[in-house]
Amino acid sequence: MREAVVGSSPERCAYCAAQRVSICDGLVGRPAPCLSTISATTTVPAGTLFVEQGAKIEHFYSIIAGCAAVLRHLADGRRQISGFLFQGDFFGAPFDTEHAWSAEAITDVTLCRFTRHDFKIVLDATPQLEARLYQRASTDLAAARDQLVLLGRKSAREKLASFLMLLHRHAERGGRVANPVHVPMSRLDIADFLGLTIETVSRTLTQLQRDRVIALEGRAHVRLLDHAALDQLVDAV
Amino acid sequence: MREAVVGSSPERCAYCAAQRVSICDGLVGRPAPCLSTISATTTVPAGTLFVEQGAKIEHFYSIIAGCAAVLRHLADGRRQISGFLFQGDFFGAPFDTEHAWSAEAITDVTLCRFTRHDFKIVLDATPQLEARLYQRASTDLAAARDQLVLLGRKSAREKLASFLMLLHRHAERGGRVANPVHVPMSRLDIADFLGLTIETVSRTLTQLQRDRVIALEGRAHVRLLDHAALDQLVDAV
DNA sequence: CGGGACTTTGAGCAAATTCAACCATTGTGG
DNA sequence: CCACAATGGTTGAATTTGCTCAAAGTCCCG
Repeated sequence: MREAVVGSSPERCAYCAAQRVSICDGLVGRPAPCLSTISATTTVPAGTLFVEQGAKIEHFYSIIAGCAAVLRHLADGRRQISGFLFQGDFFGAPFDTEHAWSAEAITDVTLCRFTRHDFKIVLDATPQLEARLYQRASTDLAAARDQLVLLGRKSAREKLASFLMLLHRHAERGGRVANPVHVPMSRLDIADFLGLTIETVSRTLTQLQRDRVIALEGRAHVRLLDHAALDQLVDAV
Repeated sequence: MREAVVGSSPERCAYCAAQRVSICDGLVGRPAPCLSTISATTTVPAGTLFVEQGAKIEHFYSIIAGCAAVLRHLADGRRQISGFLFQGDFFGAPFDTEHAWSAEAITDVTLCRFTRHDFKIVLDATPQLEARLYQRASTDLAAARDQLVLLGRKSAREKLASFLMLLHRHAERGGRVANPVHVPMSRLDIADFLGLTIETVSRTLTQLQRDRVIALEGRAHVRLLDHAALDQLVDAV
């Protein structure tokens, strides 16, 4: 695992691109102990498994830029991705001693890294931080449960539509270009997120294109054409 | 929806069978505002849908006795159960305004009910309560994500084994009889939890019995015979 | 421009679903 | 107390969806 720790300096936070959407929003520049004094910025190249399931928890992470997958490997090679991490997302379970999930960089990822020890100290001294983490856990829980419906009850076509709309809404909320929706992850990652195989992902996307619901524009971009059809496939309630 | 509100009185908490395993553990009998002064005990008969998805959140619940399912209905009748509630479990999303999930009593269920308004007041005055809720959200999140692996990547046989072991471990932790494991929910509920149909659930249980892995003892009890085989089917990491 | 990884497409197959019938248990009314 | 309806569970046959295996195509990136 190659990592480039850029360094740890409080001033850095002031210029952090992810600050406004991270757990640290509004908590930078407070009297010590403070998140900004214990963080280190790190960049990992695409493909890096920067946290391995089962490993003792040494660090918690906040994503500054890029995209990562939260995933689990079964003994026989099957994989399940529970979600993707984007700018501002937090990775790590403050109450656990071991990582239950791996994290793998899909694109190059810039991370803000806190040691378990230091983070706990700041956490104990900063009630707002705990509240922030609770809120995030609630959001993550809602997302995970929505995904249960998708995995348990939706067809391949519905799964793909839901996935594309998820990325679409995420881009919209982040103020990025949302219509030719950017899909940074591979077909394998999509398959392991949706509980399908790469072949089914590929076939289903082709079908949706043939039906004029979407248009594939290269590997990593999908134009959403028929929003009504997509909405109907997403359904979900 | 028939409900019998037994009444609200602080003394009641002292004798609550679920206190030690609930969010209120150690928080009873404090100066007001206190959970014990705002709660009302309610009993709903088996089959009752006591919270409906999409409804404005009026109450939060803590389970005192019985078993309930947390579920979502899709427009065309498909159902997904995200989990089951037992003694001590909390139901409700403090940050939301609408229930994203329904709750249905599987057995008769005794509930401790808090109004949204009162609960918030106690929550603001009781930092330990928020910490407790955060911890629960974390546990629930871990459980939901484990369930993602089950739904996304496991076979029917593995799903049933995992489900039985889940009930088994739960009974063990609760100090109840864990080997002929008690299964209070119907085949339909099991199916909607595991992302299968009732027929597949039934067939798979029969198969496991034929293979001497389990023995069905009436509808609601399953004896676990071959723990090694079960553990291997659960696998999960 | 060529190599390698990723993606798409095709054919056959398997797991789980659907549809249908049957069985078991329970509760009710004659 | 028994007949019988109702509910829930099991079993079977046919079908479907998505998977496996195999081959061909495409897109990067050096």
